[in-house]
Amino acid sequence: MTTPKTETIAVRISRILAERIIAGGMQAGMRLAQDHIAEEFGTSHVPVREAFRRLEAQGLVVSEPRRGVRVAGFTMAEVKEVAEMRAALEVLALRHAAPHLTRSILDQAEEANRAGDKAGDVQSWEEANRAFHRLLLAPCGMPRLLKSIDDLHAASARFLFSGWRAEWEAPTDRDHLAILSALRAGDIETAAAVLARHVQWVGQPPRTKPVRQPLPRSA
Amino acid sequence: MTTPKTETIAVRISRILAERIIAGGMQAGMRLAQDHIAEEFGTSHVPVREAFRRLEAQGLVVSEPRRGVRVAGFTMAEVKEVAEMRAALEVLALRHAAPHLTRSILDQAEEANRAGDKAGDVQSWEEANRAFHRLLLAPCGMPRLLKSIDDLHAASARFLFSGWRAEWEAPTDRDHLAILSALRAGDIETAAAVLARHVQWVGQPPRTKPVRQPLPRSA
DNA sequence: ATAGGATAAATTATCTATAATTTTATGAGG
DNA sequence: CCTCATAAAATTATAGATAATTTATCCTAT
Repeated sequence: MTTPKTETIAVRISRILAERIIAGGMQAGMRLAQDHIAEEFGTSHVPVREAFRRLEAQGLVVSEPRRGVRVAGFTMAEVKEVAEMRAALEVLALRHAAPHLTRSILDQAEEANRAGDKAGDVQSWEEANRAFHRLLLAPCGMPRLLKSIDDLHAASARFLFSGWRAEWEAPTDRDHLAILSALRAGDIETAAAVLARHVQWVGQPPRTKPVRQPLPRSA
Repeated sequence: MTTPKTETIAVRISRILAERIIAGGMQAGMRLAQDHIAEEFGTSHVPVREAFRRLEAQGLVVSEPRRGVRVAGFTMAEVKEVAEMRAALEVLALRHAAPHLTRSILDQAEEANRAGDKAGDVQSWEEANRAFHRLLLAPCGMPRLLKSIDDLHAASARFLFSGWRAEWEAPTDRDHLAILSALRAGDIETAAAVLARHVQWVGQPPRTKPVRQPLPRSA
């Protein structure tokens, strides 16, 4: 993992805290005391405050003036909201990306899917899953949209980790394959529809019992 | 205009700069020097930096580590991107809001539309237009989605102001009325379709000549 | 027991100073 | 003229101090 040489302290703190929050190392509602974080990182509290502003922008923390910062909570409603937003935005991105998807990109995406299948833990799996989505969507060339999707994806990962930590399994990802097939066949509508359904799966209660049909297992 | 008593300096600076950027008082690409802004507001530069982080989150400025902050530019591609994202997200919000739209809300929205018709300048008009959209979408009860839409709306307002400043006219807003009619008739699909088309209008080149059919005039 | 007020402690927000980095200006050489 | 090196100036990022606000604790009265 290479850290850009120009990374400021504030950016570094923000990155590390984001990772920690997403991985579940910080409980929803937990207070983030700027002085304590500063002490942990061996810095002044001022870049910590700047890091907080960044985390807030990502939706990972909530703050009130003069009352501090807490790790953002999530309710089932929020999980569902994020899923819905992802479905809307990822479909939009896919539609714009589709004309630019090369065989090479699709092959890489397939490779990422394979990596997800082989993943030994939920973090590796999520990483492969994110790579898959990014590979397919990045060619849309819409930076603001991609940034929004990234933030939503981080939120999803957080939900996923918190819901799946105890019941992790590494399944074959049928939806990913279906999306790839459709894209290879030039059938963007099908790809978009499968993607939307697949992404919205994360809005399902995390502990839903498997139903009789194969549930999509990645978001 | 009441300013919350608890508004911090950083929030205030952020708000004022955002308003200034949106209104076109700061050109795209313009450098925002933290010390100069601090001097203008009579504060230290530290809350200015925090304000910058907030503005960045809103997409109104861009920053590079150690190289400062500039007012975000916009290309036609970005204008179009914002329009597309708005269409996707506002339609999503409207679908979720629709079951909660009361007659009172629809009446207020109609009143906002009327205010827009009477607006004497583009700022008043945009304010009424924003109120219209907010009234219809807020009942979706999805805070993250509404925040995203707000940021996109601010970006749209900025584009609008920069494109319309010299050719402002106060037209009747047929799309707003069509949306209201459809909603009153319980026809959510039509409302959503009109909304999407209407919102995407902002992706049109701002100086497009009026065509033979009435162009939607609000976004 | 509870409620209210006072005080202390903790925390947040901003200020000032300093260090680090980038940008600009200047001069020398080809 | 251009290029390069150096110095100076400007700017950004952070540290440590200070001021303001909130929270916690203690005491008194009912």
